[in-house]
Amino acid sequence: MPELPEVETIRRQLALTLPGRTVVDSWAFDHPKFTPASESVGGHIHEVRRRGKYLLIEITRPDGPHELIIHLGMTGQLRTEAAEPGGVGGVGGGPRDPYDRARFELDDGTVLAYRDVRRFGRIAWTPRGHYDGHPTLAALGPEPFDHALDGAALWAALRGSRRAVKTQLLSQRPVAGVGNIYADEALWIARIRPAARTVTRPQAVRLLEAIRSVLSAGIEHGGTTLRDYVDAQGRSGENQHHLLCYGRGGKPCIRCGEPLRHGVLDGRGTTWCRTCQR
DNA sequence: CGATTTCCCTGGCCGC
DNA sequence: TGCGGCCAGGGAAATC
Repeated sequence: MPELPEVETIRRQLALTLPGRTVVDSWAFDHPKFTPASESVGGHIHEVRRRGKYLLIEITRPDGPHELIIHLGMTGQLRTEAAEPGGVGGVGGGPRDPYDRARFELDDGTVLAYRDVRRFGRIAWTPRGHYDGHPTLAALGPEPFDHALDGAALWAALRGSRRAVKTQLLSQRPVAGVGNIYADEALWIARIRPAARTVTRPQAVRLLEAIRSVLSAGIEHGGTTLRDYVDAQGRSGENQHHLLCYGRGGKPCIRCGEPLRHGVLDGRGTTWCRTCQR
């Protein structure tokens, strides 16, 4: 599932090619989650940004500056396809892959293809910075690498709720961009029980360090590919080979040797060590 | 308002 | 080989 490291990997790649281009044509799967893609036609691309797991492509149209908001959900892929030598062009005809949900043709002939088998992702079009219709994005917590965020700030944010600490992380409110994989990894490294409803200040400090550590590693390794994730060039990530906890239920904890537990917490599969996460 | 529940989706996997 | 049943799970909407 694409989380911050996966989205950031794609963002960095798209930031090299999209700025300066104009969207000349588009096609979108006939569903409200994807049809806003067509609004971008005629727009000029300025910048490719990211907030949490949301990709924000700044596009100016004659009626003003906008953002094309793209969330990859569970199985979303965003890939650039080189211009075809013959100049076939024209994405208006429809998808090239049965699971394409949107396609954007740019003025240099390249095509940006959005593929999402399970349709958990979504595409939105909004005036720049206007997130009223997007509750999670509007209430998104600070970027994990924001210098203004420190252990004390995370502690304060977590103290505002009595929900399980992992559930709070997945809500995107204490900090943006952490999903199921990196949440399990960070909590294991910080030695915090995912179901804990309160954390101490030292624990919050450790947790933020752990979050930054696992997200950095994820970016360095080009993201985690368990099944669907590929980058903008269609390549798999390598971070799945560096996971210490997620997906290792029943296998010995690397720290203490006890078998890792696997269960369901607030509806999400969760792996943790009952011995060294307290 | 915050917490909780439901729903959206379909490929892959398991057991028979 | 075929098939029913179940699982994965981020986020939005509905409900409490």
